[in-house]
Amino acid sequence: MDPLEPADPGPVWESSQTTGPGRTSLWHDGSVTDALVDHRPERGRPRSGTARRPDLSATEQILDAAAQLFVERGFAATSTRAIADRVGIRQASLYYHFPSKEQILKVLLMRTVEPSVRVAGYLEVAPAPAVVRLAALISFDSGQLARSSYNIGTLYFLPEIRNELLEPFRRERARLRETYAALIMASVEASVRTDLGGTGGGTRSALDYLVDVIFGLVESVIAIRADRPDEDAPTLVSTILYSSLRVLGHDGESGHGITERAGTLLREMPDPVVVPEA
Amino acid sequence: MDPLEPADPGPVWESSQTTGPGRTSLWHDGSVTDALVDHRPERGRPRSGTARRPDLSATEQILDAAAQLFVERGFAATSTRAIADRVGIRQASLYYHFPSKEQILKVLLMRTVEPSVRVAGYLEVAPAPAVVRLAALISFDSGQLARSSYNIGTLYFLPEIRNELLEPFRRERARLRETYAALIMASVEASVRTDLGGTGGGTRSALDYLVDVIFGLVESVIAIRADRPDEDAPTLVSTILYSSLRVLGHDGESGHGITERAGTLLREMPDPVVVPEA
DNA sequence: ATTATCTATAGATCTATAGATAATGC
DNA sequence: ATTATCTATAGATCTATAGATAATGC
Repeated sequence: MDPLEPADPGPVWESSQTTGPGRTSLWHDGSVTDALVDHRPERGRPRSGTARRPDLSATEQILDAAAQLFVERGFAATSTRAIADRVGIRQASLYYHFPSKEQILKVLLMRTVEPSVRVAGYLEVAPAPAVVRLAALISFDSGQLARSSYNIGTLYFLPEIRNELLEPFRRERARLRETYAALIMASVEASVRTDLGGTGGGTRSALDYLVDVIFGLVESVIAIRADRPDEDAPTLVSTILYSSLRVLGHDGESGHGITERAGTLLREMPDPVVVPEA
Repeated sequence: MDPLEPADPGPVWESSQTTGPGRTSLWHDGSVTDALVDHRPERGRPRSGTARRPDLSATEQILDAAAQLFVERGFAATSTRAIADRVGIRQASLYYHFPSKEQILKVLLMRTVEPSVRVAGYLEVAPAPAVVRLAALISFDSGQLARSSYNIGTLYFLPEIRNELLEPFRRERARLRETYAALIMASVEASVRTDLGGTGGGTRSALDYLVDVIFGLVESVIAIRADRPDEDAPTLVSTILYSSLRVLGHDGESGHGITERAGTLLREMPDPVVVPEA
């Protein structure tokens, strides 16, 4: 509001545009461990407890603690008290930083989906065959999920995402899906298209479901990490990519070439990707 | 307990063996709309409200209402009050049928996973090539998920399944996974095995992750139904099966033959499948 | 003066138990 | 007598607001 206070980026929860100056770069983790820069020497009244993560600003400490707890116990089962305890402040002090528990979840969700949406926007128009761009998207997106701290993608499956307030998040996710759909439709091999053909007289075609299958394959990273925490992100990601390409009919040699080119495309991506009219 | 009371099957929540005489047949829906037989004329004090499902016994009415609510809002966000309201009884009356809210969830989970576990036990030893038995399992399992009322598989993703009390459910689910793992390992085409090879020096091999990928593919039915409720179960199931087979290297013609034989295997399965030493 | 915390608390839950009551069964 | 409900309530939460307070900044 006040133009005399140029350093204040405003409350994190007011805009969905969480990537402000000096924040998340596209190639960064994407986790809430960003914004190390934000921290300044202590102002207001001292805390009763000690901070677990004194390197983070108070707001980021809250987001970090909430992310862990929401993933572990779910949203409804996580009390604001539990979040505050983990941060090292009193329960009521949370409300200086966020207007409600829902808003904390909203910021976490928006931050998590945003990098993929931006890369998807870039890949929609990047100069490469559709299947290469799709491979790049699958690789980036599943990589984000595989490397995120606390397996934060788990939040996508909370029943609470149906909350009215989270409509902007659902919209972002739908945008991402649209990109998947467009790239997939342009990447299906003729033989697969024939196989799936006009199978039944049902309301949706098998080809439509193929989009859901690929999208689901990428998000299966979340469930896999939750089930067996022994991490090997690169192998997991490449298995997901390999499987996705096979489903679409790109086997062995051809699949290998696509993967190579997708890697190059990602490495050559401008950083940060700026999508006009987000 | 009392041998003089042969009609009483005991409380539903005491054994995981929920399929008693006259209950769920393998080919049945598997939904909680079973046990229509259980209902007898009104005994105790009349209810304050009217039953939504007077065809069900009180216990089944509770399970039905809870299933809907747990799926819609999650476990923690569903109060026992909300369940009771939907059933048409007072909140406290639930505790005549179940000792706790957790027990309701437990019964729902056990019932949901049980049919697949039993079919898996049968298919482990059925007289057919591994890949045909795997296709049968994928088809049956994804079919259960695709047709269940209220998309009850959603419960698998509740954060609350880590609850101590639900250990038996997690064990059943692990058993199912074991069967998948064994059949998948015996079904991977040589070319796929080569492609995945000794890729990285990571802690897990790509082949291990392939098991997670197929398992995830089957469970993606749940997320797909949640995202877009326009039902076409047969097409969805056949797309999942087709995709799974492709991932393992069984394309076009060969895949088609496998699917055919899997269908036959399922149709010829004894009903009910009795797995000795469950 | 501004900032970031604190203490205290209102008001609304929520789960589970105790004990009463209104049916049917014998 | 047995069964399946009911009413009433204890005790433990939980979210969010009001207003006080202890720092730093100017």
